[in-house]
Amino acid sequence: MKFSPRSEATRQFIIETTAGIFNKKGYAGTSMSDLTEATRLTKGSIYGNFENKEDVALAVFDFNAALRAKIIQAKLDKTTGYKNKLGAFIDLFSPEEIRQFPEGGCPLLNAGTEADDTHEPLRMRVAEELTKTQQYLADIIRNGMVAREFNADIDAEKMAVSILALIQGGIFITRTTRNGLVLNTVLETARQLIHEITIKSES
Amino acid sequence: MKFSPRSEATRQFIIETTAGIFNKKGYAGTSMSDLTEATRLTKGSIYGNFENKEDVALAVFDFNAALRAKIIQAKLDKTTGYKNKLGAFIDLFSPEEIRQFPEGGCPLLNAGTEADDTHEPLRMRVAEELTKTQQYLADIIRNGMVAREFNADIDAEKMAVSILALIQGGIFITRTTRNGLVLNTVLETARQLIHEITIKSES
DNA sequence: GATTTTATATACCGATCGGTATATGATTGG
DNA sequence: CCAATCATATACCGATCGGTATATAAAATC
Repeated sequence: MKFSPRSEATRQFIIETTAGIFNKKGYAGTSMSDLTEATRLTKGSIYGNFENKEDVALAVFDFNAALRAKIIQAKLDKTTGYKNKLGAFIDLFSPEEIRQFPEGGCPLLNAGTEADDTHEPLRMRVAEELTKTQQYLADIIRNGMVAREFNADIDAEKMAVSILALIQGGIFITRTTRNGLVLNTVLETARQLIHEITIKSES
Repeated sequence: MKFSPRSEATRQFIIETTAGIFNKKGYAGTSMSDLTEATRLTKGSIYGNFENKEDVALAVFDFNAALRAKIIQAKLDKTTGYKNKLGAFIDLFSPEEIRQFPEGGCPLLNAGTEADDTHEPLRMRVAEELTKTQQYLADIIRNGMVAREFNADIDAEKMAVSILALIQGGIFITRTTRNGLVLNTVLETARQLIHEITIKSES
């Protein structure tokens, strides 16, 4: 007996209005009554549009991850030059711009740390998003090497994963210490890392 | 009416045998029956030694955090030279050495990401541990500057928090992607960061 | 060895958990 | 306007949640 949601619109409504809850309280920490309360719907309605709690959580993660990806994509698409693209990526996590992202902090960090020992399907989705971001950054770096913006002898993968780790670690420390300066500092280090691999323009 | 544990030994036993559970499943994801099952004790016994579930969780975090701090302290104490100390710190998170740490990954990362929006007392304890580690690294760097191992014009705090962020981010990505290479790569970047601020020895 | 003290086990509490069967109301097609 | 369809609300399920009062056993004291 295959499940099919009653109303795609309601399903979407539930996802959007509970996205922040799951991201803040986590999968185990979020109850069905949290969802009925936030949506002002009843359990009957929610279970008419989702198989179970896990189904909601996975859909919500996909929503949060897609939102995050869209924000990144949108900004980098309108930025020209590969060094500029990396810089624009880093700036996205500055105090001013980070507000665009889903409330509760990076959904990858939140879902990943909870799921890594408790929920394999969710863990795999987070892993995919992390790998995609890493590849995305590595491609920019490789393109920058071809365009003679970056030194040809650097390891694009290493650079990409280091920038990603710096930022994720910075978000984590900033959020749990409530010290916004940390993120600024870490982003500066990331910029410096990029600066070191750029070829000085012969003007 | 103040609470006092029946048996300090049993209390310690409960903490030690449930330390891995809380670190893996989180506070919300761990139930009292998880604890009775793991310890083979009954609820009566556990509630005779702890006020409530929160009390157990906080004690367990303190235990995990102290264990982590002890491992770091022990290794760095027997390492001479400030550049060597930073190198030794980084090596602690290599695949071979990271096994010493509590199972389930870094307790600071796990507890911090869960608590930052859900549990203020726990969040504050994690924040303290993070800040202490940061200060600890910054002190090493400052001492290294005095000892002419590191350039005098660098920002010790910035360096310290960047190394910490790199490692925490690396642990996160490694654990959720299950890709051990990531951590190696990130540690290499951290070593490179340190190398860049060291004064070339005039031999 | 009896008694008191200390610590663990048993049995149970109301509340909430995730989930479901069914009733009710809204919408649409004839 | 009626009937069928679609979607939400109501009412309820057994299981488990965190927590407690009390009985039982073990250890220490006299």
